[in-house]
Amino acid sequence: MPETFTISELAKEFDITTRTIRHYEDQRLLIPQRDGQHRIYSNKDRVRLRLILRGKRVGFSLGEIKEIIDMYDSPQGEAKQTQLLLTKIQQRRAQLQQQKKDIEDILHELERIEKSVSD
Amino acid sequence: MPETFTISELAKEFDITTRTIRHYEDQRLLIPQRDGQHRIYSNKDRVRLRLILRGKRVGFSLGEIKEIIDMYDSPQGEAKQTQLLLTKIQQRRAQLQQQKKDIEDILHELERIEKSVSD
DNA sequence: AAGCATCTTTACGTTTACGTAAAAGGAAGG
DNA sequence: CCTTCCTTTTACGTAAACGTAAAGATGCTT
Repeated sequence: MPETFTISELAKEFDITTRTIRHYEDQRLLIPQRDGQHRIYSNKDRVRLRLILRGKRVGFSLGEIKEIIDMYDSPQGEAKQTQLLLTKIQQRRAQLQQQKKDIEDILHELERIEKSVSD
Repeated sequence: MPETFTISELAKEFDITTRTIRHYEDQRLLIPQRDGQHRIYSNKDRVRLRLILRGKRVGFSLGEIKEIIDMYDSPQGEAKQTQLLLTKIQQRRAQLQQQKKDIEDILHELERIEKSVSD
């Protein structure tokens, strides 16, 4: 596994366009190093990209994903910020649990339809 | 529980605008009866609306939601249509299970952050 | 040197899911 | 009758998430 990547390598690996990756950078979700003019992605950037795509699959907006991702790099010292972070985590958790329940409900519905059809 | 509803009653109940409900009708996700000029929603319509909003919460587009909802009212006779329907159900199921896994992964990540913060 | 591949920035275009304003039609109450 | 409220249709506006040229820089290769 190399430890740096070009934009097209990542694009191919995750099956997205380079335009998409640059767009995530425009939105400050990804901030790769530069080799002169060219972008150069670290393995950490690659992990972030994976997180972004995971967030997208569950229906989060890029703004929401940025909020979640930023939790990783949040200040580990100031008490007030910590409280705010914990609150946000709780909100996200509640939302995710609602989504999980929604998904389970839909899965049950699909099961019902499947059974009623194969009769 | 009344058995019919006005558009604003449903809007208030589900905390959405009437514009949103009419938009769902434009996209053929909802087709209420009419009392002359006015829309009149049955309890079945109300259930459909609930399904629509559930689909939205998990990140489906209105088009995708329509596909899923239409599975309910799918032809219960033609064999070929049935096969196609079963295939679609399988695809949706796979997608939903991936989403469920994504959500569980994010929940775990949030847990990790929470612990590392409260140390 | 010329061509090709890959990178860059800039910028207008497109789709989805509504928001928002305009104009008009009942129906109910004072 | 007039106002107010709720409804309707029509239609332009908008934010998000990219798509899609266009035009130029850089390096490799033949």
